[in-house]
This record gives sequence, C-alpha cells and structure tokens, in this order.
Amino acid sequence: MPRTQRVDAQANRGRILDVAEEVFGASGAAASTEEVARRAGVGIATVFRHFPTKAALLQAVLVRRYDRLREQAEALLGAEDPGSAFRDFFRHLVADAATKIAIGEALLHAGGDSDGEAAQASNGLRRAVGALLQRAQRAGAVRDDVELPEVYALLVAMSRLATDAEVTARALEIVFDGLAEVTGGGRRTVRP
Amino acid sequence: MPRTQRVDAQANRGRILDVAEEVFGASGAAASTEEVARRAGVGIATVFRHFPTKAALLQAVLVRRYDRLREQAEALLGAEDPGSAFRDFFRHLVADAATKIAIGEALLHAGGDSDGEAAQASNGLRRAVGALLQRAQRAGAVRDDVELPEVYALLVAMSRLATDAEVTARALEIVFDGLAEVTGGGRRTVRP
DNA sequence: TGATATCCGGAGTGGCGACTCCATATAATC
DNA sequence: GATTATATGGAGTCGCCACTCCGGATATCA
Repeated sequence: MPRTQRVDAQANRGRILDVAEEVFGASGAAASTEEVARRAGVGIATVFRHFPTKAALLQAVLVRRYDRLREQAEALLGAEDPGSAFRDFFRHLVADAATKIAIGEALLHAGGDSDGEAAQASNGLRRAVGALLQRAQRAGAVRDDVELPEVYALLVAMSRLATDAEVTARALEIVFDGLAEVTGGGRRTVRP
Repeated sequence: MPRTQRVDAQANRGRILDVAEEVFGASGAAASTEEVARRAGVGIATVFRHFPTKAALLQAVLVRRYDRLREQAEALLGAEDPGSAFRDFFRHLVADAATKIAIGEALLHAGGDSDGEAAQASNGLRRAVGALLQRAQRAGAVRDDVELPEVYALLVAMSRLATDAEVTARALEIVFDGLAEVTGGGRRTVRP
C-alpha cells in the first residue's frame, strides 16, 4: 500500500509545470488548459488531477518562477561589486520576463493581493531585491534617497516591456542613471 | 429620405464608446460586450450594429484615446518651459493610464503592428511625444544622448504600472533624473 | 399626421474552454 | 505473476460570450 505519489505521476506533474510555464509564457494566461495538456503529452484530466483548477496551475507556475528569481537574487548578494550585482539582476529579470511574456503579466504584478502561496513567494522575491538594493546603496552605487517600493515598481514596469532587446537595454540604462549616485558635485536638472 | 445617420443613432454610438472606454478601462479588454450594452442602456444588437465586432469596438476606443493624448501633447508644445512640459505630459499619461487600467494593456503597447487605423493613431501620438522630447532636449532639460524609442518605451512601461500614485510618482522622478542633463560638471556613476 | 427608411431590443445560435466521470491501464507490493 | 491502490485519457457537461434574426419602435420628412 504505497502512500507516496507514484513516480509516473510525479514525472507528469513536473512536465505539466514545465509546459505550462512555456505555454502561458508564450501565449499569455489566456492559453487553454487543453493546449498545456496536449503539449505535455497528457490528457486534460491529468492536468486537472494535479492542479484542481486552472488558477492553481497558474499559481504553481508563478511560485516556481518567483522562487527561482529569488534564488538568483540571493546568489548575487555575494558578488564583489554590489552595484553591478544590482544592475545585473535588474537586467536579468527584465530579459527573462520578456521571454516568458504574459507570465509576468499579473505575476510580478502588484504582488501580495490574494493567494497565500503566491503572495508569500512574491514577498520572498521582493525581500531579496531589497537586500540587493541596500547593499548597492551601502556601496555608494545607488543613491540613498530611493526606497524599495519605487525601485520594485520600476523593476515590474520594465519587466513588462515588450520591445526589442536593444531599446530595452537603453531604457534600462536611463533608469540606472536615475538611480545612480551623482559624483563630483554635479547636480541634476532641478526637479519641479 | 434621410441619408445621414439618425441623431438617436449617433447619440447611442457616442454613449457606447464612452461606456466602453470606462468598462474596458476598469475590467480589462476581457469585459463582455453585453456589459457595455447594459451600462450604456442599450441592447446588445445595437452595440454590434455600430461596431461590427468586439475588436472593432476596442479599436475605436483606442483610436479616440490615442487622438486625445496626441492633442494634449501637441498643446504642450507651446508651453513656456519645455522641460516641465515634457515631464507633465509623461506624468499625465501615466496617471491617466492608471485609471483606464487594462486599456493601455495592448494599446500603448508596442504600437504599429496591425489594424491600420489604430496604428496610425498610435504613430500620431508617438510623433507628438517625439516633438515634446526634442523641444526639451533643445532647451537643455533632457540629455541629448537619448532617443525616442527608449523614451517611448519608458513611457509605455511606466503607464502600465499599477501601484499607488505616490510610489508611481517617486518612480517617475527616478526616470526623470535618468533623463536629465547633468549640470555643473558632475558625472553619474560609471556605466558598465 | 402619415409614410417609410432607419433603429432598436432581446431572445436565440454556435463555439470554446474549464471541469467531471468512468472504464481502462499501470506502478507498487507481495 | 497476482493483487490492488493509484493514474490515466478522452468523451461529455455546463456556462459564458461573441454574434445574428426579426418583429416592433421611432425619427424624419412631407
């Protein structure tokens, strides 16, 4: 009498998650569950057995995504140059979101509204970004008068961008300049 | 034998457009046509008579929106302070997009893909923003080494933001700082 | 006010997509 | 290899929504 999930079931669950990330990433959250099933080489029922609801599937995909990003952010906490680390993560997340288009859709979104698990994972990511930011600020690479909310907002905004990579990169540089500490006594144009 | 549209029909068309902008703005483009009809105090058939397709309705709403924004941008071309004019328009568009949430969805989007009329209106807006930018640059309020594509990308990105107004405002200030000319010989932190 | 071209409302229709049921298959255990 | 708890697939159900049809208004004009 086996109490654990059968290994084929586990494998299916994994493949479904992978495919779901790909499909929802490419076609947006509006993609049909049936397509996920088909591309995973599995019946629809199987999808619904593992994830009782389409929303649950979406959420599972999300959580995994958040967690991965958080891990990457945390890994960068050990980097030599805190300024580059911060910018690299920013760039990485934005580029990555461009691929998985419509996932970042509601995902990175204004987090924390509902579903416990997703909200938790989202907060984890947010905290990791906060740490990255603080470290960059301590190192003098990012000005001290900015705080997480607006930085995270910028991150989310930029990650939903859907232009070609080059334009995105240039736009990012502008944002980085806005975040940078001004050295040498210079001052930016007056703020109104 | 009247050849022009009956005045009640014209009025209905107008009300439908208004309501559609509101409904799609509030609930996203996924809102049902029936809701638009109901809130406009009109039968569904009437909506479809004026706009043969839901997509056509969406597009009509969009075009109107683009045109209005373009007009506002053009009006600001006569402003005294080109820098403030540029920033004001940026702020205005972002705030406005926050209200009409899911309209800016695919709208401001990476314009110019398909539907002739919408693409045209979108280009009109883009050009107007370009003029505003150029004027701000000539006045020394915006650095010379940025160009329309990345600025427009920033505009689109920020307009899809959905946080509270204050955070959005702070994020915008960061972007403006990134766009600003640095005075007094100061230099920003090295760019990698 | 009467004639008529134009509009209108709301009950269909068709398709799509989320979710369920159950007869069949297969991994796990002996 | 036999037994059995666990999984599986795909046909079927149900509701939602874009879009159509048509008998009945209503504006327009004389």
